[in-house]
Amino acid sequence: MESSTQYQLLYHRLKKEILADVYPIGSILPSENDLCAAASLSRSTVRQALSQLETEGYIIKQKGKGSIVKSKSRSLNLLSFHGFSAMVDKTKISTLSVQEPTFMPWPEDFPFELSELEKGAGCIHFARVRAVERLPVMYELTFVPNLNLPRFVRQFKLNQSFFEFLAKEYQLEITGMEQQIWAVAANSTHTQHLQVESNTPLLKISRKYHSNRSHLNLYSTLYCNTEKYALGNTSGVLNQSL
Amino acid sequence: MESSTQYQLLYHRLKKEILADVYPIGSILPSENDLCAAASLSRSTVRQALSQLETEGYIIKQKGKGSIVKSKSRSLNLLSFHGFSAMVDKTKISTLSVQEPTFMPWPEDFPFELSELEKGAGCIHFARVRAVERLPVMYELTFVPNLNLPRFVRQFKLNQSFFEFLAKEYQLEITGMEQQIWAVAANSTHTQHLQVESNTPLLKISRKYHSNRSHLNLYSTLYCNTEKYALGNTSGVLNQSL
DNA sequence: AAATCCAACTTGTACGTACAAGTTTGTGGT
DNA sequence: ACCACAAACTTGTACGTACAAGTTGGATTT
Repeated sequence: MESSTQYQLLYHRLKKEILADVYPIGSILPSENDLCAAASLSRSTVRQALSQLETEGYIIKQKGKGSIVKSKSRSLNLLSFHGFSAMVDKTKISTLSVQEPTFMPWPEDFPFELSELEKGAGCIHFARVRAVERLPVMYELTFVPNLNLPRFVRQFKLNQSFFEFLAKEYQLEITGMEQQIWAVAANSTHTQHLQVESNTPLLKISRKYHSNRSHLNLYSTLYCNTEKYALGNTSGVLNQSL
Repeated sequence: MESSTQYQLLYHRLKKEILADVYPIGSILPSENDLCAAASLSRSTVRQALSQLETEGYIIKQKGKGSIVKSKSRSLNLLSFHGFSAMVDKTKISTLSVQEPTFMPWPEDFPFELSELEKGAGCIHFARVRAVERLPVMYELTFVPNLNLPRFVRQFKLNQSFFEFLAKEYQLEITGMEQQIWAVAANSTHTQHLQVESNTPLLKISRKYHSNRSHLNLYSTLYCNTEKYALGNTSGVLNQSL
């Protein structure tokens, strides 16, 4: 929002329009020359904006064809659930509420160090369980500092995408992440939510998300049952098309 | 090496020189104007090469200062071991040989699908255990298709970096990766190599590395004891300097 | 000796031109 | 109806100019 340069203004405008489905996933952006004419910019400037959208994973450029919308959010190579052969069908994923959003003090044994600002603000907490074909696979606890996020507790519904809600409601975008991963044995809380036997090996992931609003970080801890579905991701340049 | 365009030639040359310590980590590359003059190129073309080096994590550009060498290999946000507070001191990591490099057929229960080319070539296998302060934390099994990698079995030493060896010996660079992650219970093999009790929860990671040589992929499976040290990584844009 | 300031660097932004190379589409001939 | 080819797109590469903005270091001043 503080962007003053021409290519950043265009970059933000296009990103906003991709998010608002003006250009849905799979569609083609106006050609570089069209964008030049519409915004009265040189082609280099337009290409600079498109280049940023490309490196952040929003579009793919194809010579002779155009700029194809690829994703509605920056691809950060996050771990996500995969079946062993094919990706899990999104329609088969359901969400169960464990803890509706509520104000609370920060937990004592928090896995990341908090700034004074975050400590003072207190946190909003919610927890949910994700299931694939009725099988609980992930127990997720999320902690958000209570910093200028009005109406969050009332408006956020657990069955929607957390990141898309933040983007739409607060223009908050995740710009980076750090995480730590362990293998742990299931305790009584996990056996309850994930329907596994005690001491079942679980994947534990603690994440700190960085956002475009400085000093505002989001935190979450995941417990995953990987007996049936593994967590997977890809990173780097993929060989696209032929 | 098939790069024909001017900016790609410069990109490859600079990358090679960074790898060869002509420009060590922390040093500053020649200024854009110097590179222009030396290679008889326009500044746009030079900037295109530097831009690619920057997005791949080799350099960081700083306005008014120059292009600072940051890393000797593409940053792929791989998971690596961290202590809970600070990163583990590299001098405290030791490598134990479990299986010296040897030719063998591909395992029956291989976690990734292999191409006919890879199947026919057979594989080179080696295994090692990484220890932090004498404590074994990772048991790593690596499988490489026996495709035009002369002298690998004889020359590769288990206590050196696999990727740096491939880059130096074969100009092979890792361009991407896909991985799957599970939490599993330790079996007898793991208890032996990682010195843990049976059924201890372990992190299991199966990776397929993509390289700049098409159709040549590398495979490895890791078993990690996360009782003392977690696996961690960061991704996305980090707030650098001030 | 210390502080100030300015000149000489550096990269960043923005404009322009020209042509190469890949894709799509439609025209025209068979 | 089909095929071949060309025209009209698209993005990619490469050159050039000009000025803005951040950094550094030396000359000048205090």
